[in-house]
Amino acid sequence: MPELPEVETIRMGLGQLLPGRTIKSVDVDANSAKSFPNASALVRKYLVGAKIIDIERRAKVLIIGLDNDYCLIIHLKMTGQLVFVGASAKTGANKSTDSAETDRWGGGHPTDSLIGALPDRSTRVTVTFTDGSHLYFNDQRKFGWIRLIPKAELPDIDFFRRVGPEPLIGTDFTWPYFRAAIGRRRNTSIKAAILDQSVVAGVGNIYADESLFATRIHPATKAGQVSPAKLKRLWQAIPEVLALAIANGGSTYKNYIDAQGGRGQYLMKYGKVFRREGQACPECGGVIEKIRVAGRGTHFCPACQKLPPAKSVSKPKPKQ
DNA sequence: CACTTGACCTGTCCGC
DNA sequence: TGCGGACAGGTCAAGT
Repeated sequence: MPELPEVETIRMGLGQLLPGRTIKSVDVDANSAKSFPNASALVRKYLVGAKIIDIERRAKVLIIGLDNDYCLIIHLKMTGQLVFVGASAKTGANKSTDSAETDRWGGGHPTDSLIGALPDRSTRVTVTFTDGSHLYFNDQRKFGWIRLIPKAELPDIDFFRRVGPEPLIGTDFTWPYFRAAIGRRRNTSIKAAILDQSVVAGVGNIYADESLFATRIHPATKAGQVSPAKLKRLWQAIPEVLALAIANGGSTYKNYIDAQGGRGQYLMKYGKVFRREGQACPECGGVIEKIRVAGRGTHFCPACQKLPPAKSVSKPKPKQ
């Protein structure tokens, strides 16, 4: 489940590994055609012989810039991985022997690999460079995708037209902006509102739950019922949580690994509620619960994060 | 337009 | 042990 911090971690890793390399070939798995639509025609025309210039990120999308004014755009969705393997490296050599429970929380050394030899059953696309190194796009559930487009057309892609401001880059994610964007969504839950990529780019299920815990807001609170003080605190907490996650290599729960197969440490070190249902709240000692909000599994502490009181006693309570 | 739900996929886990 | 179903969650299309 790569969210902004995981994608940014991959971006930084690939930024150290890919620029300067020239593509020799690109192979798409026969049963994974949707992972890279129209690849066969595009590869011959624009990819073979192209050199990688840089790696950028917008929201949860990676943009691999080529020296021919085209770029590869990649969305990992839930289970996508991008793993670089050098020409002489043996994958799987340092595959972790930690228990599954440790894997789950991103334990072990950050450079321990979570993967075996590549390509494997989940490999959808393999990029081979002229120096013999490889970039593997693995995606168990095939929701992720790779596309090739001219750089000039990037702003025209539907995803980029819709997506909201970056919370960590630039000056668009201001308090007045956030207050207005949430205000437009006052009748939905605050969690649904911050998961909405047009409100803020890059927040997914993990960081939504952690940001709402950090601000003591019940995830099911109607967006319009969050007090201005708490909303402002949430506006501050989102970039703080995301930045701390980036500093810790993102979060590994199940599938996420970085560009060299390493895990993220954030959830184990700093995670408070996500996937900790039944455990004690680190702040108050109460029991963390899991409910369903905005169609997602949602984790929170019922003692720390209370719904605001109902407006009227004569109105029936909202159904749980 | 705001908002919700289902579809896209596959691997895993849980209950019978 | 096998088997069916629920679940995981990012985004878009289609629904209310």
